[in-house]
Amino acid sequence: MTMSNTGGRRRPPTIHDVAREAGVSRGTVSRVLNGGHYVSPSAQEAVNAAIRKTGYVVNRHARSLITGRSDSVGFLLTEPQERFFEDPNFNVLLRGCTQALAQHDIPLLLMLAGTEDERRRITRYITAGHVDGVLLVSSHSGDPVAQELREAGVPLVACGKPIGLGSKVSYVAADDRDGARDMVRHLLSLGRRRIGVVTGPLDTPGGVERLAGYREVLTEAGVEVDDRLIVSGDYSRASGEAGAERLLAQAPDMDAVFVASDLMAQGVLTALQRAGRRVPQDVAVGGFDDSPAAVAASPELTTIRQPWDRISAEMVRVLLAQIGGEDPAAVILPTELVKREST
Amino acid sequence: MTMSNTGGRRRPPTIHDVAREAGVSRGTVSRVLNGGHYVSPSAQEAVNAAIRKTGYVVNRHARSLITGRSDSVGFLLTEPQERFFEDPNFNVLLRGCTQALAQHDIPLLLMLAGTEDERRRITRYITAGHVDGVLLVSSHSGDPVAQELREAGVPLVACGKPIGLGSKVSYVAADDRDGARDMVRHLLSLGRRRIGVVTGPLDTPGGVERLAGYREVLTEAGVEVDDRLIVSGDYSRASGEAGAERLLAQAPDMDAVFVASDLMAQGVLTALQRAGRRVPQDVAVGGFDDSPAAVAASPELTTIRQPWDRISAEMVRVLLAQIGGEDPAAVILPTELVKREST
DNA sequence: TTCTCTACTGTGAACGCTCACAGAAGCATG
DNA sequence: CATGCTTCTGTGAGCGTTCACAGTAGAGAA
Repeated sequence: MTMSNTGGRRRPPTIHDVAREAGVSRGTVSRVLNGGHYVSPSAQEAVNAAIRKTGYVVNRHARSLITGRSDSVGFLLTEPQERFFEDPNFNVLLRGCTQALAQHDIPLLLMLAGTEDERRRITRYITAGHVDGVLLVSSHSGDPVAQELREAGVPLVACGKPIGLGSKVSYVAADDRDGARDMVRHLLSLGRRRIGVVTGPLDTPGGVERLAGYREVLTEAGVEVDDRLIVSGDYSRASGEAGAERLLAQAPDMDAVFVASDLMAQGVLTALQRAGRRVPQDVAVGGFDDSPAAVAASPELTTIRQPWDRISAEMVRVLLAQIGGEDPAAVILPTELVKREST
Repeated sequence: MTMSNTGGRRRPPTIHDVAREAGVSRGTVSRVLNGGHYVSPSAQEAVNAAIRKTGYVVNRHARSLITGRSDSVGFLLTEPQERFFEDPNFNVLLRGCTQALAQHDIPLLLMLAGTEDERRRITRYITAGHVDGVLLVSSHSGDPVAQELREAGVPLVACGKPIGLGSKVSYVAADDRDGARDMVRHLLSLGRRRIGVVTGPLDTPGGVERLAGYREVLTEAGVEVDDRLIVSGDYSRASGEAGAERLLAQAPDMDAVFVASDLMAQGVLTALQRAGRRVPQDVAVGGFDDSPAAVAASPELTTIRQPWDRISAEMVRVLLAQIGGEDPAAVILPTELVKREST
């Protein structure tokens, strides 16, 4: 019972093979591999040729064993509901991070910690040093995992501002408040004065900040902030529909509504149309996210674009910097108003 | 300039620490870690206690270095267009695989190989043994990567049947043909006889098989297969819309249409409604996938559910079996007809 | 010449683990 | 009592790297 050659896989060349081929020592090959300082041009070239010839690829396990680094990072999703997976933004984020890391030749480990059990297992895995850092994605923000990892000294970057974690943890976020301000200002500029809002969950930064932006702009413009015009949802389509119905009941004179996500805005459109209100003539509707849902809706949604591609790139940049020894940092990125048919 | 304790991260306990704590040797601890054979109950217990006490987690790099396995698998997406990322099924697949692997304590490495460059880099990475196997997801199927990896002896499981790779490569797929048969039979049972079809791309197994199922059932039922009732699309919404228009022009008496994806079916609905046909009264519409698009459509789509959760679970099962030395295998999973409003 | 400095190269010792092997202990068998 | 077998345990070697250190050679300065 030999397992010599299962499937034709043979032992890959080692640094030793390269050294022999190039006529130098292991040390010199290693130096070439790690930046090429203190290596003569001739040796440099001989080693590179030998690497090409042998098809050598460094054994990361051996390297990691001695360096203590793993040269990989985790993408951690701590979400009881797997809602994030249905969120199109999640895809962009995941893809963006993978690509940004690939440029540094760093693999991304996808980690899902839905249950308490998984959370424990993954925390152990991470704190044991199997990844150099963690990109954290969680919507609800009193996340114990973030706290634990931070205390264990694991480099960490969150997507969106984590509430109640102090300033010790890095994060990258879109400027929710400013985006909301843009949208509400836009609605005001259209002459609307009875502007409703369907917020996100108020235990998330997005929920809180977008509502704050709404309030600020109305106050600045001298428009009354009417509690009957404020309801909150949970980012789901159904909650948008329910929210709009409540708004219509509480404030029938509403002439615009700012909805804190495109998905909820779709629900709002449905409710408005059922109530016989025309969009945008009777009620203007503004969404948030610029997700595919925004163009799938009819009429197409005016919305706030979150710079997801830049968010992922920045998350990776900040994380790598932190792994490199820099201090935690917060990055806030600007949003953009995208005008379509619904306003 | 010491780097003793950056961020509070200290050197994790080794197998040696556990051995000392338990009063046994490294070897015994190792045996406990790897199944516990040839270990006395008392030693077993002492070691487990020591592991709990020290918080020991095995250093996978050290283990991998000697075993030659990496105890991780890659999830490889070879897609020039990043279309898959927009596909809701992709999420389910990715999540399912991650979770199924997590049960075996195996991390998933997400790999994107969009460009030729990335493809080369990743092939090198994989063939160097940095993952034990690969879950391959690519829609168009003459994929050179699959061929290369297979030749290098890397365990591999594809999602969907790869065309033209011989029987050497494992795959897991839904029974496209049978699903199509179910749908067409369903349409026949409603009394429809002029049943159109919008196929997927005919260089994909899904495209080919679903059309074959359509043909078979009509032939078996003694209903004429009319070429004017057959058009093909590319799974996009727009192509569904265009397809329906062609069908209406070529066969105005069409009373049903089987569409090879829900997204295309959405387009079909749009075109039908524009043409003044009522769904399902004038024309019944059947989709495929049971994606979120199916319930988002109005009327909600009757469709064929692909068992994505089982597909991912089976992919992982087959891959692990193959890593364990078993031969490649093909798994075909049954689909399910989901009746909604559109038929 | 001799010393020092710089640029480069080779070598042994880890890193933390598994594996093969040697041995010990217990028990039944010859 | 020796022998074999089974169950269990400890030990040394080695996986493929990097790192620290000890050289070597050549150039410039004393």
